[in-house]
Amino acid sequence: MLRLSYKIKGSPVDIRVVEAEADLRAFEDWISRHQIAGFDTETTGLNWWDSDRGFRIRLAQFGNGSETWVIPVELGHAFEDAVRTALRRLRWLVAHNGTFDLHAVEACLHIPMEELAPKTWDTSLLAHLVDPRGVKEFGPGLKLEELVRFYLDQKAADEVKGSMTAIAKRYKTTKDKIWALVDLFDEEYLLYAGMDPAWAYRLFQLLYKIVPWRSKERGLIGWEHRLAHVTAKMERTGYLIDVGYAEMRCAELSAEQEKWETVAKSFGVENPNSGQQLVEAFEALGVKLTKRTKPSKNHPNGQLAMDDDVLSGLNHPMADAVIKSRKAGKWRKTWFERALNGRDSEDRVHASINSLQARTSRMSISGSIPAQTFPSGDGYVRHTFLAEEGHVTATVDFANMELRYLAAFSRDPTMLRAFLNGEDLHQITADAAGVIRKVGKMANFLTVFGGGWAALMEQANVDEETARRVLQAFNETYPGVGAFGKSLAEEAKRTGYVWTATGRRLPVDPGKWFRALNYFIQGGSRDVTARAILKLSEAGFDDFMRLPIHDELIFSFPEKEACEMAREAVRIMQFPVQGLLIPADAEIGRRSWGSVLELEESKH
DNA sequence: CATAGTACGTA
DNA sequence: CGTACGTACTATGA
Repeated sequence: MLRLSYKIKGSPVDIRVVEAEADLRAFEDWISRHQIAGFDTETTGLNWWDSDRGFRIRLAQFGNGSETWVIPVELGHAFEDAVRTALRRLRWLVAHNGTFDLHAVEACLHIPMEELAPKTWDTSLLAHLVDPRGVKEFGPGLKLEELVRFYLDQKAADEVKGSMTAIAKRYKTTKDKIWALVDLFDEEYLLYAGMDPAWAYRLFQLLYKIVPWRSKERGLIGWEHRLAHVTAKMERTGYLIDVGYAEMRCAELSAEQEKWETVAKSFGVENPNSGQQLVEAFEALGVKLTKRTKPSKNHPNGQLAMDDDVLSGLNHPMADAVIKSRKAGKWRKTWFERALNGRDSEDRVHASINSLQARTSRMSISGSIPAQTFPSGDGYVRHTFLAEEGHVTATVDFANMELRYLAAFSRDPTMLRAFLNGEDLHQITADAAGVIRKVGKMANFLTVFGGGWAALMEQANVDEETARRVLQAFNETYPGVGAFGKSLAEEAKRTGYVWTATGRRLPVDPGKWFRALNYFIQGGSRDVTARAILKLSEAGFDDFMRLPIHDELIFSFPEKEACEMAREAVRIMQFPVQGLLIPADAEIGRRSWGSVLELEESKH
């Protein structure tokens, strides 16, 4: 048995590394004497869905704040068995982003997630309930290393951050390749691995105590853990892709990109993605560029903007070619190649669903299916994603969720009445200001976002006077909204926080009090969707849910029962807040997700 | 290799 | 007083 040691702010952590089968007895003994342990795995990569193509667990680590164990799973059955036994025997597990480890354990050690998830505490969820801000927002952050730095030991965090990079350098490889290559008993690697359960355990002890009392009382800790488990099941199921379709689009976009790059080159632009080159090229042509980007630290006056808006305004063949080539390249890589490259041996792709991510608590989806950013106008991208054989795609989305949520909590009589009577809210706003519906709609959303006349002017392309008039009309039409926003802003100013209706505490940046209303709405609306996901799971919809997209859920339903199941999903999802129903609507397409967007009656 | 900055897709 | 994300890319400094 190899022993290493480390100190967290002076208090020692003993790391025991099992080297041979004979060492396992002592590990088993330690496990039998403990009810709860920090847990982590080191794997060959992040692609847990590829256990049939080389993905494996290399180390599994257990421990508490002062003593940890590193088990070299890679050495064979005896070690795997010991880890399995430990996982089953412990009453509680504590892990940071435990979803990943549970996927890995399920794929490689064959313990179903369903067995371990109910007894796993995830420190990333607790950290978010304490403070959802990332480091860039001057918060503690949510990554393990960031939390260690903020709550436990700054020096240790720097070492943790640097260690895998340093090891990679020593092996003359890159950070993403080192995980599979590093020697199993490399001491630096073992130290890095051995400390993980200790960090998680200590963070758990610390964070649990400081989750706001109100959040605890409302049951948010358990709620978030159950939700994370359901979204983990969606990740596991994955999404079947139409490989032929995606490959066809890739080829088409490649050709498109090449064609327009040639045109750009004929005007002397080597790289259409280089703003510098474009500015030079246009200035050489005598084009006057005026639009500048936002001032920033290194560019106090901003830089010359080269976005599609500027380029299309130039009405020049080179600008046109740049727009088209940039777009073709980005779309191919972001939507189609990502899906193709991320697919498993059964042509399924597995998104990374972070069930509690944004500072308002909204979920995020990243990885092979960045679904929350799929172009929504038509099925161009979404045709890549297929319901199961014999199934069809159904989507159920909440109608006007955020505005209804605002109406319900602000109690503004006009806005409430509009929703209760099924009147057209955007038209009401438009009529009050004497503008077209589109501008009325913009004003409504702008309010949800906390915007003012300047933003409306920019977005709606109207003059200042009109923009001011529209917002004034909004305020006069819905006085309750203004009063509600003001009271939230004042509370934020006084306390630094806005509390959502579900008992979540969201920090508001000093001086940005106007954001409080948006945080209340966005955070509260997210919880309406979260509630729907949990209720659907309880009703047996786990295998049919594919992805959550803020106010919409995507399903794969057996074709024959699709209508009935969609109706049931709608019934489960729609939910009254403060007495006002947030209705949900279902759309049923054919096999591809894209087909839903091409239904004749589709709202999309 | 990491960070800042630009741009663009969504709710 | 325009919210919240993820991804691709360039430029720059180490």
